[in-house]
Amino acid sequence: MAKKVRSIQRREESLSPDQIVAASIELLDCGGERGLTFRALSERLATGPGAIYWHISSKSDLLTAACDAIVARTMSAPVDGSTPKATIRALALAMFDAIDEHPWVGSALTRAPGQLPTVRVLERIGQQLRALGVRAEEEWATASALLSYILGVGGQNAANSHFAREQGLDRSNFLNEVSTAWSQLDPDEYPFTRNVARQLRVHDDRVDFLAGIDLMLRGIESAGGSRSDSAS
Amino acid sequence: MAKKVRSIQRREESLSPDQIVAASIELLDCGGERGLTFRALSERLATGPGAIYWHISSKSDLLTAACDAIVARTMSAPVDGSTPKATIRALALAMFDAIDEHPWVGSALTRAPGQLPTVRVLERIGQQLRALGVRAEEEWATASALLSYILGVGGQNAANSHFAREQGLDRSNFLNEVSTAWSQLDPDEYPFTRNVARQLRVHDDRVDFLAGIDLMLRGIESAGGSRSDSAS
DNA sequence: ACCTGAACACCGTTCAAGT
DNA sequence: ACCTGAACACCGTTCAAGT
Repeated sequence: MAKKVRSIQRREESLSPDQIVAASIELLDCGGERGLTFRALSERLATGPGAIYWHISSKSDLLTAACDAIVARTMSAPVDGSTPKATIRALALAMFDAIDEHPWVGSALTRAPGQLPTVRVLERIGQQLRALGVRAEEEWATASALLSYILGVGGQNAANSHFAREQGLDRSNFLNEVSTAWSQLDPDEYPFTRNVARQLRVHDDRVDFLAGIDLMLRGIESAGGSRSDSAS
Repeated sequence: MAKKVRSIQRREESLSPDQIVAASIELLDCGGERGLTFRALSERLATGPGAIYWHISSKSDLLTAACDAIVARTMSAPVDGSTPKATIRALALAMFDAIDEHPWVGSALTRAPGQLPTVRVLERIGQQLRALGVRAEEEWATASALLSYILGVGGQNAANSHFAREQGLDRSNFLNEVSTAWSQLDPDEYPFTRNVARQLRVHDDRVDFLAGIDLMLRGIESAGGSRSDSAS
């Protein structure tokens, strides 16, 4: 109160990292990775490009921060936790959906290995692996395999959206084009891919993603390390 | 023969796509993704930047072509094929090693979804899944899961190298830094990651990669679709 | 048919100068 | 402490003009 007068119009609304990240997410959501530009960003924040550098140190840091905002939100949301397996499935699906909604997160995740965003995912999955009874020596390899799969699918999803956007198609049109290209491959060299092209056309990304997770969960179970399949 | 005289010094060494791809690979190998530049490339090929556009249509096409050259070489090399499982392991390891040697391939693969390079991998893996007796309806989802895992690990590897290069460390030094960062995380929020930080320091990427492949192979087996585990 | 190289329309980043 | 905005050192891509 006593200080009200002393702070002479000191603009209370000085730029904050949170504002910058929020504006970046908007730009990324509507323009993809190419949409995030220091000039577009500074225009949206009504400043100059240099101002942003007072708060963040590089574009790649900014991208990681934006990615982390999404991942943090996603990994802290409540999730079906009736069993460790169900929890892992739900966590994986939550990441899948987040990347589906913000495709740029898929590539940003891959580009910040070992950083906060991936650690959030690793941690939550790892805790469930413990609850599943995975042996201590295998914890890292197992968690890391699940994480790599999630990042791999996420990266593919991001790339699909990016490709589709660049050619002005929507995603399912793009997958249709891939499917027809595959069905025209040489039958002697690419029998499997040709055959599977049909399945690609009618498939559901989300279902296939989950099938992969289930595959890995079955593999974990049959490794013989599981002692309890329900935690709490 | 009769035409020898008519072609008056027509420079036989006109630029070929193969030359361009070969030069691109050299640049990528020694400078990473940032090392591939139309100016650097045209200097190395002793022409102007515009000349390259006569043969290729964009930088992203060029990157995919370079990536495909590596993948084609890798997937056509002979491989231990005593059983379908052994073949899948060997194929996966071959990709792992190729990406280890050319880290930029890891990110290039992800950025060209459904294109030739990934199709080569998909095809060879898919053929082995048939030999394993995977049911037709599950062929696509299974092959796609394995592919995503391989791409995921590859992308992480590429990112690790990229990160390490940017900070002037070698890769194992970089992993050490990640490990110490992890061991300093908050014990209440990140118990799993903290604990696993030790394992990260002494781990072997290749071994962990293979553990993930084996996990998925076990999952495929226990799915009940396998009828024969040796093909020829 | 193939190449040249200047020019265009951008980038991320820096930094003196301001308040 | 925080912001401004011009300037720097690059990019990928195009295109008239050459051979």
